[in-house]
Amino acid sequence: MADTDVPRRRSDVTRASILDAARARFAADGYERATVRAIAQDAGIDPSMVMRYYGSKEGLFAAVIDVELVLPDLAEISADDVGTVLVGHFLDLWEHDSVLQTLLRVGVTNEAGAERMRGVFSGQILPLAERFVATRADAARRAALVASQVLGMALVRYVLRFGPAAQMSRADLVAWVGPTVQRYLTAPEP
Amino acid sequence: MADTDVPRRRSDVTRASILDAARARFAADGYERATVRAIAQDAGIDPSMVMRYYGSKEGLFAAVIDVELVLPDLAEISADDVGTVLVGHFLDLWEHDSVLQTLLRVGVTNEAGAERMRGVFSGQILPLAERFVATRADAARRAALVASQVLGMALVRYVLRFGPAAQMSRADLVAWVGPTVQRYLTAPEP
DNA sequence: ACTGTATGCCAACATCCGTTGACCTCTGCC
DNA sequence: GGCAGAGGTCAACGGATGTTGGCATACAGT
Repeated sequence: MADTDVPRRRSDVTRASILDAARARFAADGYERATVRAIAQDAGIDPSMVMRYYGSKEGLFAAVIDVELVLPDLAEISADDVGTVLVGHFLDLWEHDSVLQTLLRVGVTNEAGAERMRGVFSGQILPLAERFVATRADAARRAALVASQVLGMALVRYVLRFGPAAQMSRADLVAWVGPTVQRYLTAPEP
Repeated sequence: MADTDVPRRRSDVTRASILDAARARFAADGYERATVRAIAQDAGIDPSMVMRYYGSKEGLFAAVIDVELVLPDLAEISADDVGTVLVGHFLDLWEHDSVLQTLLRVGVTNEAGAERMRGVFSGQILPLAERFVATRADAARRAALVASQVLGMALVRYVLRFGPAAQMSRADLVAWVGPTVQRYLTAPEP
């Protein structure tokens, strides 16, 4: 087997360190307050390098949010505990990958971020809901409800940092929120 | 009855128009992108007036979020339908008052906004939860869960504008989300 | 070894931001 | 009628931001 034959540029490590710094800054500060200069300083290079490699601040942001964001092996979840499994997976994802945090922080004031968030919704949660209900319209509603609960949880726990929400144990969270998601996906329409 | 005896300054209408414009801008754009200059232009006055009357951009923002935000007559809700009533009231509040939209858009990247949001949580949702459960710690958890669902709904419906979430009817929303809030407030601990 | 090119830094630009102070104008009071 | 003060405009400042072009250096291919 040959190694990947993408051109190994000498600047790859620089590009990567810029991207890493940008990920962290966008996730922590949102789009406006994450400045190109601060990102460059974090990456240990000159701001002009950001422009050379990513064209503009917008281009850099596009590169940051252009990652595969896939919930693991949804196909094999049994219909009986899809709620708790999904909540657990989502907590993992949130705590180990900054891209969701970035999208939430940015999507609230930036249309590109919101659009990407809608893409994640359509690509991940919607197909899941369609496996449990008959009509497409019903699935869309249920997926929206799941998204509302799951993103709301992330909002109060990780972004707004409401004390009680941040302190709840993972087990408590799964036990409380899991059944909600379960109901949104599998209960008959009210 | 005497009229209110607050000093009737000649500048009151200007002050009010600044505040109105600021409300709209902060709600639509968040803190960073809502510029003093744009607010002043909307209000039809010079940017320096904003500084004269509110001291600074931060002071203006503080004035915008310094409003009584009270969920109506919570004391008289029967324990059986607190969920649906609460969701209904919240939908009203969100659609007729921009301050919640402002707090959500700003609180995600601005600490003062987040702090105010936590204040609303502590002042409104927490006391409600304490009427339904015995211990303070349990009430805090349940209030956090309610906040997560209610703010999450607002997030996907009004801010991120997920299609299905934005198109759901008010009745559907209450029928789906009401029972969730009801369970968070009144169900036994899992 | 030479040379073209990629990599990186530096200095600067244009623009926007919040904020300030000088100046004018209108109003209400003695 | 004159005057003090409030209401309002204007131009400018200092700083930060995204972005650009020029220049030095280190590498890779011949």
